[in-house]
Amino acid sequence: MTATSSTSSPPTARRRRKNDPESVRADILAVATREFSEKGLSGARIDEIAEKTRASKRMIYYYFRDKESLYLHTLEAAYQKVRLQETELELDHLAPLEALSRLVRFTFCHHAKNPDFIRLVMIENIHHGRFLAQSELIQSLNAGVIDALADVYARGVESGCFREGLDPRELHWLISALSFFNVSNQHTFSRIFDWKQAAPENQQKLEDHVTDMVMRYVRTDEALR
Amino acid sequence: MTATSSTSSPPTARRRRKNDPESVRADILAVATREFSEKGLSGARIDEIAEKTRASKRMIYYYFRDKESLYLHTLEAAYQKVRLQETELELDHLAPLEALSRLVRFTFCHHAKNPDFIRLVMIENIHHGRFLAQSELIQSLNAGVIDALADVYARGVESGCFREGLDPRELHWLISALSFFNVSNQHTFSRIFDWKQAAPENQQKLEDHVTDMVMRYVRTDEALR
DNA sequence: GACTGAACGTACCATTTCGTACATTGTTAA
DNA sequence: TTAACAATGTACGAAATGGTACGTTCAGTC
Repeated sequence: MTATSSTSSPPTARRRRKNDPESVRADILAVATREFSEKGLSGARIDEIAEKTRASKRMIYYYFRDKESLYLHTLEAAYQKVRLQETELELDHLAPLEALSRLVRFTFCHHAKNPDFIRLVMIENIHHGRFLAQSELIQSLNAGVIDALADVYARGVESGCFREGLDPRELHWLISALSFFNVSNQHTFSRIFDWKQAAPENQQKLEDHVTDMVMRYVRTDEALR
Repeated sequence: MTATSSTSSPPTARRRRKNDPESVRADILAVATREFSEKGLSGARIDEIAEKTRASKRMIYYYFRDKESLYLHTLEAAYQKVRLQETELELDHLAPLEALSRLVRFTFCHHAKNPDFIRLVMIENIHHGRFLAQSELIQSLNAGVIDALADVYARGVESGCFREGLDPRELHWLISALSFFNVSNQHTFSRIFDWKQAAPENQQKLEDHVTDMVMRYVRTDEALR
């Protein structure tokens, strides 16, 4: 999350000391992430977070002022972590069809591997995005996502394999929807339709469906081969 | 929600009476639906539900035992209401292409018009579908949805306008994903990408995208006209 | 070595919140 | 009419919960 890793690792630069505030802060944030993503803002308990932390309740208020502020920091940290992972993806050297297909698969898998993040976003939506609205940080983080997709799409249109007239933002919406739902509604969907959605073979099926669906939507008929 | 309508309407059959338990029950359920869908299971307050009801807190416990049981009844009532609305849709007399397109548009609009239901499902997923699992009622309600889609799909395959090999359940998953996300993530998506997703013209765009996307995915190339 | 501010522990307080005890009124069947 | 039971109002209890007062220890500075 921050500079020093999770446990009481040796302080980066200066001489060692017993107090390790950065590590304490990071530890609180890690525990808070688990608790909030599991139980929501109102469901999570400060006392329980305190218990699961190496620190005490006093420290939570010392570093994060109050419960809502802690929640906001949790949300910001989650977005930061996720957007950081997304920069790993390098699409520039790939042909448009390959690049888009890869982008979709990456998004799908990425969401699947980060249920905590998805749940925090769900919870934030339950709160009408009220906390996200307070964060300039998160707003600024997300421009890049659309840019990468816009670039791939523009290249595809130019080379004739993607059809014209699509808005990258709306395209991103479609990809997000399919990838997000896979995590967000896994429990109800599995239970209602008696279908082990989380099973690897079904996850693979869904990933293929989603990718295929997006590709069919974007590419021209000529590109159908 | 139940037989008698919301306010103190005349009791259906027998002679009139001052006590109107069915109406009280329905009123509590209606208020609870608003409160739970707005604030979640842990966020909703029994005292607040009681205040907003014509009845008192005592009545809530009289009819619904405890908070979790009230929540479960709320969830069940929501599913019942929604599945009831869905039966309005009559697809049998339509050609497969028309029927599927109509089904998708209906699902999209239906979700958009029932945000309370969507939010309850989100909340239930936050709880890992733990309450839904307790309800035999909800399980039984949902078979029909897949059946209707399976029928349309089978007719489409037979008439050559739909390609073979798709699973109706997975198809339903894709349609649900796109329709659900439109409501569930409206707040965060709008805020992050500075896009008024709820605006009528954008809702229309998304409905068209979603419908078009599903149709392109299902139909054969020959059906492209 | 004394001083200062940051980092931290313990105990506690005020409210909130779920749930219930108890008393009362309405309704129906005999 | 009245016994019996369903429906409802009022007041309260006990635990949980967010937040704080107050005191102590650590680490760098003069």
